[in-house]
Amino acid sequence: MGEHLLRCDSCAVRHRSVCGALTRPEIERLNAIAHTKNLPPGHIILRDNEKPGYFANIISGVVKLTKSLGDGRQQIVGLQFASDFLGRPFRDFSPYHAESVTEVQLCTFEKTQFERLTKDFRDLEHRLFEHTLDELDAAQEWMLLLGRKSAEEKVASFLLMVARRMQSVGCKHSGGPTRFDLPLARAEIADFLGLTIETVSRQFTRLKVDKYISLEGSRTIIVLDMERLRALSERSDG
Amino acid sequence: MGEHLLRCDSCAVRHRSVCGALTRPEIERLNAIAHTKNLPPGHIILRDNEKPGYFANIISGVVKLTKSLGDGRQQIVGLQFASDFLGRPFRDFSPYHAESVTEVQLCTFEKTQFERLTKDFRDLEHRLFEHTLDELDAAQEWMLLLGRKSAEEKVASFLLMVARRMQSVGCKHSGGPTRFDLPLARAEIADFLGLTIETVSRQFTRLKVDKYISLEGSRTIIVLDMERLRALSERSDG
DNA sequence: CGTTGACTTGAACGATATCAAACAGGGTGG
DNA sequence: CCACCCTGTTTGATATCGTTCAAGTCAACG
Repeated sequence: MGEHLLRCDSCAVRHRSVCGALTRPEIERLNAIAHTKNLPPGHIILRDNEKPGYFANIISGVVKLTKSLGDGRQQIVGLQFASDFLGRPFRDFSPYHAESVTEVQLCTFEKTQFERLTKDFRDLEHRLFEHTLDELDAAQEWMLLLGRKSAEEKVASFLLMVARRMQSVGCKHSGGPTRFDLPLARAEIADFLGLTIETVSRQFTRLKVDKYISLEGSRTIIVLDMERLRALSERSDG
Repeated sequence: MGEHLLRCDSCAVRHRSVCGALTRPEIERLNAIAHTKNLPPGHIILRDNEKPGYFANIISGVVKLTKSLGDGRQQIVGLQFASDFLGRPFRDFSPYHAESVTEVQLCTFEKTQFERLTKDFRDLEHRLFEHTLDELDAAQEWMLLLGRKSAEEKVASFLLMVARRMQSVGCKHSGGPTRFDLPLARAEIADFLGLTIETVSRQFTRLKVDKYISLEGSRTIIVLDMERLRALSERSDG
């Protein structure tokens, strides 16, 4: 049984995603209900307070989760990268709005079919649980940032976080300068850090002037000294 | 089997806590490893980044979860009330500092014994999962507050949250004024809202002057119009 | 009573927001 | 190819909200 090759076998995030827990026969059943989907930037994946139609693994790209107040103020409450799981299992309504910020490739699972599988495969549910714990850790870390860090520390923390998550696999940033592209526009960074666009922009030029980073265009960041940036991200002096 | 009465049978939070999922034989095994513990206010339950010795259900009282920066700035990342579960399952190190803020009664379970039970009782793990999802919802809701709300909205939101969670069972606050005691001191409220003590204090007197609330001493709150306070908690105008 | 700790109030300051304008890059149509 | 616009970004001037620092109040307690 199951000698033939599955799409999953060549999946870039196979072992890092929630699928990593599954045995061969299990992955075959999951494979049977999976559909890949390609989305352009700005595509709405889930609407706040609506019933989601499907769950998904992110194969590539970046998705933002946002919440808003009645008057339009917005806050990004989560950023999801390749191998992250999208959607709240065991919840009927989405607690946030989810939207692609780059081109995104998803591996989707119809909601009720997927939920049946989580019942059958205990490891799958456990893996979802682990993922949720990671999300909770990230959220609480961000609460500390939002509540207690200065604008400069916020931006520094943001750059470190993105640097860490964008390289994910090829993480060889010991010592020398590290280059990467920001997936978010200034307005989105502001919504993530609880700041305004202008403040974010000013902090970038400040970091540039103080030789923490250098910029190519407005999206490409070169971190000149990761360790110095890390120090800045937690203390006003540094 | 299991005809005799267990401590769990008279437990005030029996059905609301993670134990609610368990069958009679299961609850007996859990009962066998449970120990109740009474703590005074200010008792440290878990230290950030240390191995926890036990998990616990909160039977009564309030526990705060905090994270801090190197220089002493602090942020409360979670408030736990009766029936909440304390401790991160499947994690070796505590991601936060946990401390009682009132007198607290806990029902504790030794870590490895409890983890064995979660393996045996699938519903128990599922229930823990559900609890974690609730915590995540709360955390993301709070991110919106920390990043985007004004001091006034923050304090109003805080009062609503406490009012909701303190009454828990007897929630009959339709219409008339609602009275309750704050479990937190001003300094702790400040750490929860990402503000300073002084700002919190000023907002309380503002709410008092504007007839949203009335105070008895500094800890007892009377919300004069719940609906008006709710409107205030989400919009600057109101 | 005097002391202590938690809370409130006041005045001045500063970080970030707000409002406004200039700038840069990329695409389009002439 | 250039003029134009569109959108995102940067920069500048000013305003505001919340912080900081400093007193002052109040209740509990020895």
